[in-house]
Amino acid sequence: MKARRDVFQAIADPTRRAMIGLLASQTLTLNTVAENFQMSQPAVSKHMRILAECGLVEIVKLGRERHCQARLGALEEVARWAEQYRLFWNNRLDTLQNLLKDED
Amino acid sequence: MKARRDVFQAIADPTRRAMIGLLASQTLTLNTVAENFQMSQPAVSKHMRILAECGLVEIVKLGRERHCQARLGALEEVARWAEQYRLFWNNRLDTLQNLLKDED
DNA sequence: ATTTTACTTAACCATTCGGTTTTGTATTTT
DNA sequence: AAAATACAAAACCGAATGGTTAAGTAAAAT
Repeated sequence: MKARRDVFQAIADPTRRAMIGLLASQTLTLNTVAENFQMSQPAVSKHMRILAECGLVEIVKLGRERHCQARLGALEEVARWAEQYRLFWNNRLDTLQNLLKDED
Repeated sequence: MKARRDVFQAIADPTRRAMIGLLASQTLTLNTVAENFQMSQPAVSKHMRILAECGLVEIVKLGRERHCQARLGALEEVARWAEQYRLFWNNRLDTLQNLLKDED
């Protein structure tokens, strides 16, 4: 098993982002998740494993079923990273606008 | 050229995230950027092109130099996506805590 | 005019990725 | 006990990724 997956890499794939969307509001079995995508069950299984490896999903074994539940706290790292630069960027734009306004 | 790069995929690579960090506060030439990474200049060039292709960086040709300036507005898509689920998740946790509190 | 600089392009390479099909294995259902 | 279900594991595949070196090109410095 790969030590510790990177959440940024995990969400790079659109299929995995869709899976997060699906699981955000409800816990689903692997099979049910698979029904929502037009790919084989092993493919879905692999994606889910990647999401689990970076803590975005917890897979709970119940009998022969795997119940997948979102653990979206791991998205905080992404949210903070992106927000940090977005704010920084907006401030720069504001400063620029003020400079232009002062020139009048 | 690849039609329209995905910003999620662009920031999946740690090197590219570091480049964004570098360029956030200052415009730098490709060469200067390259000095900050222990990889060949063509490698840096490739990374920068990917960042440019998804709008995170603008490359301005000045003579023989390429001036790279961040355009971090493109991060808004990421920030909103992550923030949306992070908030959703926090609300769920709050609701859970309230339920537990009500049980006392 | 020549050389140096700052790059791009091209060719190549190993590894990873995202998918497949096939096979195996518990767990339920019948 | 037998069959069906819900998955995992393995083997495989083509394409993309992230890197390299080598060669080419345009601009600047000498």
